[in-house]
Amino acid sequence: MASRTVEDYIKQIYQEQQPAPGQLVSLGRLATAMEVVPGTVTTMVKALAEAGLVSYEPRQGVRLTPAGEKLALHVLRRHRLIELFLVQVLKFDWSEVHAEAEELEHAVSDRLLERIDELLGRPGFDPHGDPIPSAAGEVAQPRLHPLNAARPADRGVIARIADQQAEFLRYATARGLVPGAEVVIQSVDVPGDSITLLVRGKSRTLGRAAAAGILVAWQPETAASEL
Amino acid sequence: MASRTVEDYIKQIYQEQQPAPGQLVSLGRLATAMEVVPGTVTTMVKALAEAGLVSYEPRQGVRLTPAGEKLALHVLRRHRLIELFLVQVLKFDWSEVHAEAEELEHAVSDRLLERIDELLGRPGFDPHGDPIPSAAGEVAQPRLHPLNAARPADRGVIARIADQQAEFLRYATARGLVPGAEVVIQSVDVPGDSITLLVRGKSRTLGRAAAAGILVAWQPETAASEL
DNA sequence: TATTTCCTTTTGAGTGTTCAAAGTGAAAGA
DNA sequence: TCTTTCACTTTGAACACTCAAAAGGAAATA
Repeated sequence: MASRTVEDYIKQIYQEQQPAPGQLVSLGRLATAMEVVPGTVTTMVKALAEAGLVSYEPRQGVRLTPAGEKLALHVLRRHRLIELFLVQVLKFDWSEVHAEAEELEHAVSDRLLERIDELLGRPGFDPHGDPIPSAAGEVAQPRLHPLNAARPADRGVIARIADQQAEFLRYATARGLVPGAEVVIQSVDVPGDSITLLVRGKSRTLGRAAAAGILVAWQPETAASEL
Repeated sequence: MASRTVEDYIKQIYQEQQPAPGQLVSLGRLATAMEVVPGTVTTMVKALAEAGLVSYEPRQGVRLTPAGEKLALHVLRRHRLIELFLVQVLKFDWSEVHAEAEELEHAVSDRLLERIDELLGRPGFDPHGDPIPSAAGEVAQPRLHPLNAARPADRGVIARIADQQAEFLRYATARGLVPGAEVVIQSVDVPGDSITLLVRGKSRTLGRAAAAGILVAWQPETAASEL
């Protein structure tokens, strides 16, 4: 049985690896993310490698093995189902549930999780728009793109808020920047480092850094701008 | 912040102390209940005393301090509200919820607990009939008595099942021995070590050990048999 | 009183997780 | 090429919790 700490490391590695699956994650990054000193990560990563959950290349970084990825998806499934449960059943605000789920994800049994999944109607996405892995470990992975990479006239639907700090979530909510909202890019001001878009009939301007925290599924006609 | 282990010890001491509050609990008892070796308890109890949660008299036993009792009631409040939540909202069977709550009681925040309490309508008792301490630490303590101390013709209502092992709970449920059920003692067979009673119109015989696991609130006319 | 028994405590050690601080390697700059 | 720098690793130690086994104390028995 993986300890709570092991689950947290594995989940974090998964998330650091997300932009480019299979990529090596540096131990320094991991130390920052886990809020521990670098030496602690070196020690821990060796133990994870010993347990077959990651492959570790000294001075290069870590990467999840298939077993590690399976565990990561299990933890994420628990985390995201709990978040959705808290929002839908207990009427929490979606900006508050992250920290709560962080604790509960290590305490719910498979049986309880199954009840929750059933009660919620086997949902595919959590309140932030993140996909909920299936019990078998499959994830729906829609092609999403950060808002800061948009071009004028692009049009799409907000799918996820990647930056899940409570303050940012409140900021986004207050402006209608929530999963499901339609957006149309009005202008991109490169020197001004900002982007202006239309949401719910209102024009909003936000900086590139903030825009990077919002992921959008563009409508087909703009899909060519990908690559 | 009390660790999970500390919370478990404190809760256990509270429960061992229950029959006679203020009483000393021997370390051996505690070791058995916590399923650890006696030496571990000695070490742990010293640390609890250091933290001001118990008073410890070497070779005599432990007793909760007011601070310890406050913590115990907090933990019990979490445990019992969670049990009721699992039964009422997630449709668990009451015989299944104990182990589940054992984990969750260490993971729910005060805010989440408050939501649950509100959603359930600020209940006073959990599915086993145990009183749920208030947030301020007050417990409704009805005068209850084990069924094995009953006399023929005693009549009352089952208030609690003290033995919460899943197997016993299923046994009790199957025979209608659930909180709220009216019982009338038909006979007490001392040499035969058994007791016969009427529940839901059916006559049932059970051994003294099993009867000790069922707590009853007797009707006034029999209250004199107390002391 | 002397002995036995039972419970409790002590001692030494191990596991998992963490830190501080010293040491090492590899890439970047001089 | 030599040096500096930065990231990473190692080492030694601590903390919380646990066990096994030896030692000690108090009460019951002889």
